[in-house]
Amino acid sequence: MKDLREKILIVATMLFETRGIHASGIDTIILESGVAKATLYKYFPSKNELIIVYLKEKSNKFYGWLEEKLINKKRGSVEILLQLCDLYEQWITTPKFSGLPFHIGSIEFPDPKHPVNNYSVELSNELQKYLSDLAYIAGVKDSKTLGQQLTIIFEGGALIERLSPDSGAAKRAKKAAITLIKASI
Amino acid sequence: MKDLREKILIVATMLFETRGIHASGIDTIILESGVAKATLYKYFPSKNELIIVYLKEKSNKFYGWLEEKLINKKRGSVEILLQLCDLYEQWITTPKFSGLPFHIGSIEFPDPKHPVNNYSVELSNELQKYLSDLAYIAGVKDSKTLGQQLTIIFEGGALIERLSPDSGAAKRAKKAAITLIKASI
DNA sequence: TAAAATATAGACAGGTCTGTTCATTTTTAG
DNA sequence: CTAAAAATGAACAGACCTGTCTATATTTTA
Repeated sequence: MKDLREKILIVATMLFETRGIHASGIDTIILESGVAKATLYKYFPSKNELIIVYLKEKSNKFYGWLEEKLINKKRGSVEILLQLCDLYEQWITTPKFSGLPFHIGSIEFPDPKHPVNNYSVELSNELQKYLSDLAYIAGVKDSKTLGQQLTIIFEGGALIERLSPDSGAAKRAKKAAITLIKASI
Repeated sequence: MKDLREKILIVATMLFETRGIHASGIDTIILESGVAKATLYKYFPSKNELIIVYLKEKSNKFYGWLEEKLINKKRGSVEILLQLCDLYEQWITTPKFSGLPFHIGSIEFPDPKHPVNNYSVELSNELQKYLSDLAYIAGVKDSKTLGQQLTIIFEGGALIERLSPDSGAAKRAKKAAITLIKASI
């Protein structure tokens, strides 16, 4: 049953985000998802694999949501970047938002040789590239710089919004992003 | 000997930052620092205490360094904020820089009831207050907003600079901060 | 309905984890 | 030099870790 794989992943995601990755043991994951240990190891050959699939899944969900919401006719103008800021704020102020997964991955596995670290860095670079490309298409001159600056603000804002919600971090991050966008054209 | 306490703290700091906190066991810390387990538990009644002292120490070092470098006669004008941006870039591009400690604390201990999480959030809030106060004294109108925005950029920049050094994150974070400062006056 | 695939509980291995205890040795101080 | 304080090594408790393996039970497929 493919439902079991899905259920394991959902439970693991929840545990990773509420307790941390190292603090979520395999025994806890199978207990909470009501699945036998051999079943988990059938679908995910190791915990590292499970973590990486978790990171991948969350990333896919994010880009899927974003691509669906971004209005295509706005692409090519700076308006797409302003809409992006709106969507960013929406994403990180959703009550269920619990930080950027690849932050967890890169901090819990700081060893640059560890696969989870590698993949986390990859995801952060992917975000920078995504934002830079969007800026390039929007006609921004130094699109690489703006892309990375937006990444910095988005990641920093996500961090602080999670650390102290109701402090207005999301809204101010968005405002800062808009200021930078306008300064870049 | 008070040296032992110091040595334990130095080794713990190194291990926490290269391997992570959960991944650095007490046995490893005492082995690397050549100290008996009872000695560690004499100076630090629990691992949580050791972690919190580590966070506190790093924070003190940062503010100490900053206060020493900031030129007092510039306080009261916006110039102090520009100098701050320079120092920020210096701080996070030092080769031994390995991320903001309270990021590790808040992500490895996501439970909002855990003392390490509490203290990490406290340190992030302290940074926001410090930057807001600096902006207020500099005469910025909405100093609270600018303070939090600088915090967002500094934390996000630190994160990405650590994740992908040589990507120019520190320099671009600094440039973004300057843009925001100039837009706020 | 029978054969094949899938899932189960549970034991097991070999570690690691935090924290305590204790007898012994080393260091410090008067 | 001696008495008190500090540090040591090592064992111990009880729990948790990832991953493997078995024998049994359930489900799917033909």
